[in-house]
Amino acid sequence: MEDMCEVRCIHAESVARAGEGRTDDRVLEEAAALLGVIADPTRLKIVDALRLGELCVCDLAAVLGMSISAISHQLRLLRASRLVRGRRAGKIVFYTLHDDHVEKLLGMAIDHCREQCGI
Amino acid sequence: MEDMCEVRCIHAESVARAGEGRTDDRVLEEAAALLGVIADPTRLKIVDALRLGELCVCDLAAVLGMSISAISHQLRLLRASRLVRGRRAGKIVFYTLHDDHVEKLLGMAIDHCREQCGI
DNA sequence: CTAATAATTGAATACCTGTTCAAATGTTTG
DNA sequence: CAAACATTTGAACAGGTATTCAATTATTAG
Repeated sequence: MEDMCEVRCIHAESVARAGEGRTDDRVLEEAAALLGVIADPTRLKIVDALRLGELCVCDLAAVLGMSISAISHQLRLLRASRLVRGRRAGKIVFYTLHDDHVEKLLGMAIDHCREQCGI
Repeated sequence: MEDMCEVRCIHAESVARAGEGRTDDRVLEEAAALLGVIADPTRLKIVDALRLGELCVCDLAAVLGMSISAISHQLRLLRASRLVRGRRAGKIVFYTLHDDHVEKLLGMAIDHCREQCGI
């Protein structure tokens, strides 16, 4: 924090413009937190698996080849951010994507990868 | 990895469907890495600041109120993921958003926050 | 060339996060 | 009620990450 930009190279009007037009910090921090939730291989695989329909925790563990506990922990985060929702049917909890935002985010990330990273 | 789902509660056809339709793991891992790059308050603020036009490192430090070093470190990650690009003009390097993917991702994240998190 | 400036880089530290393991909730069935 | 099952939860450990500080590179001006 010591080597903050003193009044040297600053382009005053650009900085002023960026300063005025900038999104509220709280919104950006919330958005970053949301993106952080899907920015994880396991959680993204969960989202990807749920694209085709609902699955229970046990199913997801089978599809991803991971422990039920690990999946459940991640589902909790996805649920808290309203990216997935669970409906209980007896002992079993079925998960689905909460809305189409999630799928779109996934799609855009994949698009960018294909175009820029060449995968 | 011990408590993996044995053949108990599994819904065979759903699992099979999810198994076939799933996106390649490498793509998802790459996408997660990309999302991870913008899933950070500082980097998201940088992206947000650059929406309105190019800024040099020093300008960004001023807008965000952070050290030049910290900004430069984050710009390196953004550059590596092709989310921003820099053009050198003498001693100064001006940064811009690489394409409109970034802005769209930011917009979608904010939308989701406004709708679901009520900000 | 030397001095000055803008930016980058490397190492160190402190903080956050994902998985595992063990224990605890619900929920149904006998 | 007791037993079995699907899921959730808490604590702990390992691995990753953002910022700082110091040093270095790149570029211009004198």
